[in-house]
Amino acid sequence: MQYDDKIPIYYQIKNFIYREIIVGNLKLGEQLPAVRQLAVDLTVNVNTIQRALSELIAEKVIESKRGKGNFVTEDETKIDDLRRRLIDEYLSDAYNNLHQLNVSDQEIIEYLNQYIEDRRKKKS
Amino acid sequence: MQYDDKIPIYYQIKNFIYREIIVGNLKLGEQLPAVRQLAVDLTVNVNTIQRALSELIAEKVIESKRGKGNFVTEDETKIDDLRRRLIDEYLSDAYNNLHQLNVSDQEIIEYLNQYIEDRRKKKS
DNA sequence: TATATTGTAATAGTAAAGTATGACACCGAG
DNA sequence: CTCGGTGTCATACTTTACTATTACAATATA
Repeated sequence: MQYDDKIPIYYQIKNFIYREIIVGNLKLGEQLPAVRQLAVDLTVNVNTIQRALSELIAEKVIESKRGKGNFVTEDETKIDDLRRRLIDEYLSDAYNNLHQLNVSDQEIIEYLNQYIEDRRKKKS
Repeated sequence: MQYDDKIPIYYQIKNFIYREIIVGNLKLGEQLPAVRQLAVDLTVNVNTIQRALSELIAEKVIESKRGKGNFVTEDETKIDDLRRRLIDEYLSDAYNNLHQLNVSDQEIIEYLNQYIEDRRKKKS
């Protein structure tokens, strides 16, 4: 995993775990890799993993069981809501950024369609 | 101006100045407010302004004239390219983020249309 | 020429993020 | 009960961003 040096690593890891859950690489109730293992996998310090996890635990997306491990919540609704929230966040970020450049609603849609089409052509 | 505490302030200011130019609040060749004034306006330290400006100067978006002031480049093409680059960046960020949540191309377009429509209704 | 205004630079201090390391607490299996 | 794996916590150190402050350099103008 490569990190954006403009955003705190712990925050990027938090979002990475969100994705893993939403995409299903981590199932509901499933145990996460041990923190020391995650630290190795994600090439950061255990404390940085802990920093990300502590926020996820506070949000009850992850449940921590001392001596056993960290587990994804069983609450499906919570994850569905999370997915919705992230999608909305990404959309509004893009919308706001583009609008601040004086790109109209109409143009935003056009540009996006064009972007996706260009991407298809390049077959990336 | 309010800052996102997840992103360096100097970087947000740099992007703010990009926008001011692209939107036309700062015309080609126009003189920027003095660095000390910018610091007051943007409620940060002069050094932070300088940090943002030094990058813009390195990119030749801003030209610095010691003793006179900082000026927007006269190079219209440069600004057009910049606008294009930012738009593309915002689109690809959104696209990548959404794709990573397993949202398909089709759904991305649908969600965006829905987002914009919802926004219109709320009349915000 | 003197003064105000502009950009530039250096120093020092604070805070947050990240690393390295070691210690402690809990749990389950042998 | 002991041991290995788990999460948790604390301390110390480094780096980056930011602030505060001071000083210096170039320009325009009165």
